[in-house]
Amino acid sequence: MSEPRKLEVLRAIVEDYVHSREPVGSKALVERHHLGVSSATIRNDMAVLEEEGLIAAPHTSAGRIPTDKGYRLFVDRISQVKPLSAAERRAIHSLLEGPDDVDDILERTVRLLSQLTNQVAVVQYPQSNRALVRHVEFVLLAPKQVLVVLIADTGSVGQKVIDAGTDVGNEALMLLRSRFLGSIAGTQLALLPQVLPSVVALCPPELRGLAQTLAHGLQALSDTSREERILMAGTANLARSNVDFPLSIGPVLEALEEQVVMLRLLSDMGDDPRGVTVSIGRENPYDGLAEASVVATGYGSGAKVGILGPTRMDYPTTMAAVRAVARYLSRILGG
Amino acid sequence: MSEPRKLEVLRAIVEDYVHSREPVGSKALVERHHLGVSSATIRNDMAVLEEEGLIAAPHTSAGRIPTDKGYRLFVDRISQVKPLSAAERRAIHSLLEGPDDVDDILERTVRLLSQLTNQVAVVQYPQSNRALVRHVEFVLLAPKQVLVVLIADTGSVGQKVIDAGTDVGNEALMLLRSRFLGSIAGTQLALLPQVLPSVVALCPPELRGLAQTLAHGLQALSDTSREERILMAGTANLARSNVDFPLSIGPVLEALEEQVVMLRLLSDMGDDPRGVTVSIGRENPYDGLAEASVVATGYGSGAKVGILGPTRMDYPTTMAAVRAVARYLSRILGG
DNA sequence: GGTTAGCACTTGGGCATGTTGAGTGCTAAG
DNA sequence: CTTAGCACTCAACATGCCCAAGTGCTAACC
Repeated sequence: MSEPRKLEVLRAIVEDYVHSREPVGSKALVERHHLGVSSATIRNDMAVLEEEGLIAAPHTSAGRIPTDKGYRLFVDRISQVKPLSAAERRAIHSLLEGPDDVDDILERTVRLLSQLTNQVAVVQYPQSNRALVRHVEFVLLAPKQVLVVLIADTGSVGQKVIDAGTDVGNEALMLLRSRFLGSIAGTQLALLPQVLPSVVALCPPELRGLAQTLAHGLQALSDTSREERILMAGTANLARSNVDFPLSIGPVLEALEEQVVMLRLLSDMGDDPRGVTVSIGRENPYDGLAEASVVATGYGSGAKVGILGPTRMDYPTTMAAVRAVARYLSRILGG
Repeated sequence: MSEPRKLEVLRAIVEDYVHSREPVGSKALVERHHLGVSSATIRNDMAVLEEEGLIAAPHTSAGRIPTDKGYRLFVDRISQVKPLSAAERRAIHSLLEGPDDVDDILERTVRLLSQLTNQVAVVQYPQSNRALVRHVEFVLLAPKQVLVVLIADTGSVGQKVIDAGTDVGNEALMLLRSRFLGSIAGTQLALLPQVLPSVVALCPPELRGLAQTLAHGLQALSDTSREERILMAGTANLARSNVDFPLSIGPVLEALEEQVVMLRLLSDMGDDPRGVTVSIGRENPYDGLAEASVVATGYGSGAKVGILGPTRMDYPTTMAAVRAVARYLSRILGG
């Protein structure tokens, strides 16, 4: 049998199945797609495809459905990203308007993406590895409590309440503030651990304890600002798309709630510079997502955007949406 | 028939149904609860209860299940909050430890509450109506972009990037900062709209435009800091508790994702000062929650904590958990 | 009057059985 | 390599049956 036709059959099966949610049989195939051959021929091809583990039959006399491996081949070799519709393009464009606030933009992005794809959309906060310290603020909340604020030039703000252990004077705090500020303004957040100790060392001895505590706070802030957070939207789509198909939604919700899981998932996916990356079904490192696929890509300088949905999803369209959104995001945030 | 026994029967029905998830019949009732009467008598009582709309039969020859109204009566007149187990008490206590960071505490609270109740837990950020301005910071991000940071004495930090429209000098910004700071430090956030205009008016004419823009930003921040946000956890519990009971999970997820909906829901619930408030099934103002109940209460100075779950839930235990968590939360945050 | 036993009646769920139709695999011919 | 034809399989659906659980009612009982 011809190799190209085999792929064509796989493509047809995937497309039909994604569309109808039902196992697709040889006869229906030849009717819907004008392949120039008869159903018997298709049957033979399908037998081969099944042999190769690309499709499977739920039971003896049912149609075939694609396996994870089948989707994989479909995504890698067959599907070409569909162009977006004008309306979709317009929706994305309208993202460009409005305030430049990072939180705002990400929130709208993730909403848009979930509506565009009808899946759960996920976006990782921009990594601030290269972010520079813009400002430091210490605020006395209570005699022993100091609010430490760290502002990066990216506009991201980190805050943390720390317990000084002993009473803190406001003047001392102001003094330390200008010391710290003078020494670390303009420094990369990532370099703080190396810089901070010397700042502490240069402080007057009587303030060194406090300085040490504050330095710890700052460092923790730079850590958590790099420990990326995740924003998501569209979890209700999970319920919708599985209304008559029991993808067990519980484990997926669990995974989504564990930011750590999602972060690992996204960063494990590598960053194919040419386009979006897809992780299908059991390819996912997390068991709860065995029936789910993740479509993601990088934006800006290293963070990820993507969606999560059932393995049975419209990959070409979804991939196009993710890619387009990521591009616009990069543009807006000046990645 | 005796009024007390009627209530007793309702209580028994609710408890059994919550436990077994199955309609409960007269015979099973007399066996499980040692009411001193026969099943025939119970049948008579049940007929009355049904007449009053407190219970209903899914079909002619099935047991009865409580209606929303039945749950309502159960909650209002019958159930007494169960004491928490030692383990639960311990879990809540351990909340007391750890950093005093508001975000941290709320996050752990909401996780704990969702685990305690096996429901979706929701917590509203503390209302900062009475919060005072602690600090103001303007940071120049780009020639025309200013990051406005507003820090309240509660430790909550608001930030916002604003577009100045025209190039901004750093010196001017610093000047304005000290002006603003001097005028509004210690002011209630809620009073900012009244105070800010006079600050702007007192600025040198050439800076007035910028001052106006900054004032707008600050006011927006105080608004959004009062426009309460919501934190939640345990959405996966929705899927779990309905594994064999089709509460349509989709609309509920939608509601949860719309912070506005949840905020209205919580604030509409009023604040019974004696304890927790319960909103059952169709009592909820939002249609998607017609099969769900919300158990919530206030903490600190006016914000709400609570859970959301299927109407068929263990109200006494849940109410106890919510109440206990709210109390500890009040204590920690010094409400 | 409230309570109870007894009984006829309803009905969903389980089960065994039959039927249908979509779909496959194989074989033999083109 | 393709195709027509055919026997075979099996989920899904339907039908009929029975059973158990549960109800409502009536008449007797305390």
